[in-house]
Amino acid sequence: MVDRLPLHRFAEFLPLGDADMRAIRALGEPPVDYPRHGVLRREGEAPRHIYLLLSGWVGASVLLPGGERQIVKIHLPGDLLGTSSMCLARAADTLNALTPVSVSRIPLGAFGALFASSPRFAASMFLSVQRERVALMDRLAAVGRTSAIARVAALLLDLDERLRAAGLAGDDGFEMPVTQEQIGDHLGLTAVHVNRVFRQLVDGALIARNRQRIELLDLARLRSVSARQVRATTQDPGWLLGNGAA
Amino acid sequence: MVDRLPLHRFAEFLPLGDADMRAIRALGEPPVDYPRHGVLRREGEAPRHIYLLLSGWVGASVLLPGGERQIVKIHLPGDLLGTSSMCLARAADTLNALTPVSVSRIPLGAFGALFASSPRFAASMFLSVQRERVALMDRLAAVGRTSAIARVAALLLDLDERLRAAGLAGDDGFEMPVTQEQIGDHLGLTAVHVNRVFRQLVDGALIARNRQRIELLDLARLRSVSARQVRATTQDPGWLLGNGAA
DNA sequence: CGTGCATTTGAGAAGAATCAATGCCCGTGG
DNA sequence: CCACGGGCATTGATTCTTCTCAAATGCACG
Repeated sequence: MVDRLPLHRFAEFLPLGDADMRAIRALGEPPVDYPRHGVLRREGEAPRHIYLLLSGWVGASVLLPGGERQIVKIHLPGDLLGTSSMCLARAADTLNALTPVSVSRIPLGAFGALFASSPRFAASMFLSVQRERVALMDRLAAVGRTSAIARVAALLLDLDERLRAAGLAGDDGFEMPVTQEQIGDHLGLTAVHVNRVFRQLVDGALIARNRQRIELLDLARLRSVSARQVRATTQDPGWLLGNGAA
Repeated sequence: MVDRLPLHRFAEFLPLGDADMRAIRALGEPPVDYPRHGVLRREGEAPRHIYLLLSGWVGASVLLPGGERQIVKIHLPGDLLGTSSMCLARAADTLNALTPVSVSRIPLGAFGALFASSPRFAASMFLSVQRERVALMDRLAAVGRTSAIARVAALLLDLDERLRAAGLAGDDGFEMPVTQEQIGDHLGLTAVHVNRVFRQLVDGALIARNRQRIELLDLARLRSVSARQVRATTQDPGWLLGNGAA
């Protein structure tokens, strides 16, 4: 296994011991690379693995019968991909490389073995999935109830925050290696309209744009147009280990 | 504790042994009733419990800064409520009684104790949450990428299916104790437009409506306008217990 | 038999989609 | 070195779905 795996997401809720961390390192297969537009897994396939994203961006998308696409999550390095389909006979989402990516496959059996043997790992994963669910709830609220400009602003803030957490964003903005069509598929808009909204944001001096590089110029105003909630994660999840005030 | 608790959701993925089922029965506090419009828990509060819905319907909603509301889930009897906020310092969603309801509160500590001591229960809950996440993905796709009529059709089909699974729907339709405004908040539409869409569905003989009673007249056509995916859950989640082909 | 919530209907406005061109960047091959 | 082509981005003109505002109706409940 490679060293320097981005494992920050595994311990975001609970610190894990050395044994658990070693087990996590041993979970994944050797890294595999995919080019941009490569497909890690197609929806409809029987899910046999999940994936740890080592580098690059991956979009998880659902296809509708009419051919429309909804990108349900933009994954950044460190994310675990494909976990939602663990409960299904056939995967719900397609995993698309938005950039060249490197991933480590994790067989479901390996994941399950660790889940069954380490309550701490199980609790950690359980909370992570709940966190993903909250993110999805917030996105549903944004798509269902906010304007195009609010959705774009929320996306930019979300990416900025997540890239920072993963140590991938500088102070001078970040690369956003995603086409406007993909942004549209993520936000429930057309590519044309995404373009117009970006123009609005630039004209209003909320952001600056240079090719795919985005700089957030006015965080306060962006936050206010985005209607985005800030969610603080629990500080004391000990109760999930049986320690809590039961 | 009351007998005849609706516990079907606990074992939807994995059969649980007698000991686990007994422990689950012991999880909840004595039932509490709320009137229609009652609030089980408000967003922003520190989450200290989850809730098992014994009877009635509950809406879980997120409030946006502008006052708009998104109902992220319509809960039916047997559902576990408020679990997504387990990972947060302050609850993300408000739990609103859509009808008079009866719920049993479950302290997080009790849940955590069982989660930590029974890998089978933990695995079961983990898969249930993933299933909720998939449902949310599908709804995001519907709200982001389908027309108003498709969303309403999808909602009706979803409710019909879930009520059937809980043994609460007859062949002559079902009661839908929800205002058109609430339906709008669930689907990202206005109440006015929900009304117009219902008219369309009735005029097209897709459904019949009598006060709040809904009858699905033409399932095939409803399915085709709804653009809704059918999701089969995994038949063999044994790998999550460490049994799988690791 | 009011009173209040919910539904229904109409008219007009608005936000976003659609359709259609054009332009730009960049890699490729002559 | 430059012409060519493909994928994206950009912009304009127009259409359409859905929202907004407003008013009337209907139904349940005290």
